[in-house]
Amino acid sequence: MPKRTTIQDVARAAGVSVTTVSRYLNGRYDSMSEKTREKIAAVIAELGYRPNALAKGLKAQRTETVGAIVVNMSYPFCVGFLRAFSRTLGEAGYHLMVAESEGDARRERQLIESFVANRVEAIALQTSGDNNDYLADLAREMPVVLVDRAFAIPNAYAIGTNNRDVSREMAWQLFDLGYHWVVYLTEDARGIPTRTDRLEGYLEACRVALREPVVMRVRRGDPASFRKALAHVAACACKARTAVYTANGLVLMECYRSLRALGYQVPDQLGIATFDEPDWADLVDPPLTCVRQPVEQMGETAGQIITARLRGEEVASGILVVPSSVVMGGSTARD
Amino acid sequence: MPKRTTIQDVARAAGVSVTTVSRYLNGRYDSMSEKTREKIAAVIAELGYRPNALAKGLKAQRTETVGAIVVNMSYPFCVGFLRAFSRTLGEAGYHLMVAESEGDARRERQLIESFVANRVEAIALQTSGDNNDYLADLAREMPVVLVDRAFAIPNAYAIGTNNRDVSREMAWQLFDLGYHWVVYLTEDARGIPTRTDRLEGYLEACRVALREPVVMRVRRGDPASFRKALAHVAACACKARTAVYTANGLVLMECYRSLRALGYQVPDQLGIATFDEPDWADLVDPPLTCVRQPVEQMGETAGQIITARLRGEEVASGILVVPSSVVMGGSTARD
DNA sequence: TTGAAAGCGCTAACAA
DNA sequence: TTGTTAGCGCTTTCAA
Repeated sequence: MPKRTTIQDVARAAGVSVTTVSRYLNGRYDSMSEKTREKIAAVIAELGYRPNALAKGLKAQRTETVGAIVVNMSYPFCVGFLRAFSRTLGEAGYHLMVAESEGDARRERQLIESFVANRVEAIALQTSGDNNDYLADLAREMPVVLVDRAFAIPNAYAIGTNNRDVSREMAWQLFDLGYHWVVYLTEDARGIPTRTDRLEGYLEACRVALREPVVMRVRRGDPASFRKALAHVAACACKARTAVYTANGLVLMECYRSLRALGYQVPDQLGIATFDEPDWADLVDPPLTCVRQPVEQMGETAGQIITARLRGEEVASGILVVPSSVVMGGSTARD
Repeated sequence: MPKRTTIQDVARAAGVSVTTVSRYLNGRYDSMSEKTREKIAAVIAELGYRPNALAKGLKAQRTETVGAIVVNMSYPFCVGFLRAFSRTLGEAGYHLMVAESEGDARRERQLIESFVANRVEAIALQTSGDNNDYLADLAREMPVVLVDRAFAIPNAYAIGTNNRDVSREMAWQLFDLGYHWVVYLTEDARGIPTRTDRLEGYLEACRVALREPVVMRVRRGDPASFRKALAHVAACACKARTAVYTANGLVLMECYRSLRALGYQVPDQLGIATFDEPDWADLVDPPLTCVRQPVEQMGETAGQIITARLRGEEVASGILVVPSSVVMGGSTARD
């Protein structure tokens, strides 16, 4: 690699001091002769000079970079969030560093540390919940936004949806449509608030509707667990009108493959509903009944909180709930 | 923000020099007393010291960061690429900065410049094709990988698929299955090699099969353009067995919505095929015939080229073609 | 209107 | 085994 052009080189070539070049770079033209300005502009263009943001950041203690950690960039939730977040930050002149934790707390911790080392000015993350102490420390030094995880960390912000309420609402509506059994398919929920909340919402609805809850635990990537769950669904469907309700779009996707092969009449023999709204929700036949999360709004809000804070504004910390809504599709219907 | 702990603070508290602390930080324990090491470790833990990667990067001329610019993070191609790319780089200890160009050449240029200012050590991008001169300059200074765009830029790498060949193959197979008309739906292809290649492949197949090409231009987000295209499809379908072949998964998605409403018998009255393999390809009924791109492999290869180069290895530049394959689904069938 | 010089936090000769 | 010191490229204070 050839040595890069520096501000020194520019100053020398333009016959001025580095101070003057620095002033030029930062747009402080007010006290600078027209001639000097033009000369510097010409030299910069000629030399193809690119300022070193590292040096600038080191000196100015500002990197104009924000870090985001998501579980997995391919999850629709994460993509939607990241896009809105990235756009909002970009408009305010910030760059985004993205990393994936895969839900692993140790990896998450490493990623946060590496972001801190790179002096990101703020962090947004889908945390596992096992780094809350560390995040509490961090939140005193920089804006920390918890996404999709409603942990109460002092000085931090949390943005999530009303998982429990909307999940209760969905289950309730399914019962109301005349489904006697609503079989809830979820991954292991322990320690993951979004999952426990959705599950609890379902259980609450069962309690209120005086129905027996049927919860099947599945593991993504483990077809056997789905087969077992669907066998249970089949048993229910024999006895009475039954609906499957999956805890998120990824569980639904794996479920849906097997489900179709079984040849149920949807929505009459079997209703299908899910948390999350996959982008193929209205492409399958019948279109899916689902819970639509305001993902873009979450990303935008996270970005707004951060840019406001970095502008020096006070923003009250706490947990922000952006409500989801139930979207009724043809995959469920009244008896 | 309170002033951050520096290596100086650590050195002072541990009663050693900054050099020793620096050695400790970089794992050069070989010539360091057990006692010193422990002392430093203790002080670092106590002070919650986090090294400043900016200062390190400034001095060492290495940031261990790589930049990626994609058109849109929500496109399946981009997500798939980014994940594999990010994973490969992460394993080699590099961070990733991600940005979206939305296909705009000016914005792309700005993003590249900002990456350069931040001293990323390499760049991978889906370029618009309008910054090739600039990229050629850049490629002399750092590894530059063109993704999904086969421009021949000296010293740069390009990773793409055999768009034209596999598109010809797809169209050919459709004719072979007994579809008399194969209507090709594409967005405006001008200046975008992937699109022109796919279109040309289709046209070649028509030539060889002695069929009249039917190309309909659509614009995503413009339902009217799709209605018009599908009206043409309907006209063809009246006369003879017809298939729709869309130039990418996003075009298919918009197309599919309207298509279903029209109530064709798929695959008999109408065949459906597409470039790209949406994640819902096997969830709809019948499952889609499509062109599967080796997206993960592209991301991995891009990552490998970059890490190899940054390790100091020579990697011959040029255009790398990772072949796609036609996946036959139930949405097309023999007469 | 311009410049000299100190220093941001770190690394790596070189010296001891 | 450890320390002194000269920068990396930039901003900014103070002086001219």
